Amino acid sequence: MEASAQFFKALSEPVRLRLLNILNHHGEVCVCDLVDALNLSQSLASRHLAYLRNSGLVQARREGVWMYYRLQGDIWQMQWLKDILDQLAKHEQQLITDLQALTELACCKTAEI
Amino acid sequence: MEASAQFFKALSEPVRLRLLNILNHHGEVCVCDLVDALNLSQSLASRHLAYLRNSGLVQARREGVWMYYRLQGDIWQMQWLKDILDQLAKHEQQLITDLQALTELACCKTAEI
DNA sequence: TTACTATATTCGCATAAGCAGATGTATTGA
DNA sequence: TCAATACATCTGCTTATGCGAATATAGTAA
Repeated sequence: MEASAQFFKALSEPVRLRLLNILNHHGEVCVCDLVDALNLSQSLASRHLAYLRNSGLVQARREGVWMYYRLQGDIWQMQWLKDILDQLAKHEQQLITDLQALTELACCKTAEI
Repeated sequence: MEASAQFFKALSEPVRLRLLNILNHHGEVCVCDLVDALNLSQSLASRHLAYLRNSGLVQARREGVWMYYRLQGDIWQMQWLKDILDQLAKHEQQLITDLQALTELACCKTAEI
């Protein structure tokens, strides 16, 4: 019960929804791209990513200097999560804008994997 | 964006998930039944119901002394909510127990509508 | 009016969570 | 070994949220 509640708590913050939305559409994304695309401070992004990690919704992988984040595929709520994010992306202009911003980055590492 | 986050925040608390689960299965339920079925203090139930009201997930109707709560059907996330609650009710023993407890009440008003 | 029941709200307090800014750590390359 | 880059974490502070207990309100009935 607590774990289910924690799952929704992880979704209860606009910045985290935006981060998850990006990861849902782009598989694996490095922190610097998330920071640039969403125009977040590095600290803010890192803290929310840590929260999502601790909540079990994302996993991180280091490659050299960069940390790549992706959705954690092993959780049983994953199908909801994807459905929810897909639906949200239709309703929330911010999420659409974020996705465009990511693809327009001159940066960075995400495209080079 | 804030509204979407608020929707999930409303789902991020075990007691609220339990209340919503009951309402999902029993249409309209009075507060006294919710208190009895979930074994909550009156104050705790009332406060969480107020939270759900303010978040737009439930609506209340007064009938004499009793207040009947039901899911608020007008929100666009309603189908998720029902799907989520249905799925949760398969995974969370607590939710199953709660539903049984409600049907076993000698009380109250819910059955008399 | 008074008393009773059902429900809502307030109070006082503890903990969680949010943020910006500063600092720490790991990796790479010179 | 030193500097630069990419992240992570800590600090200090503010606000939100959770709880039990107490109190307030609304409806009903005598």
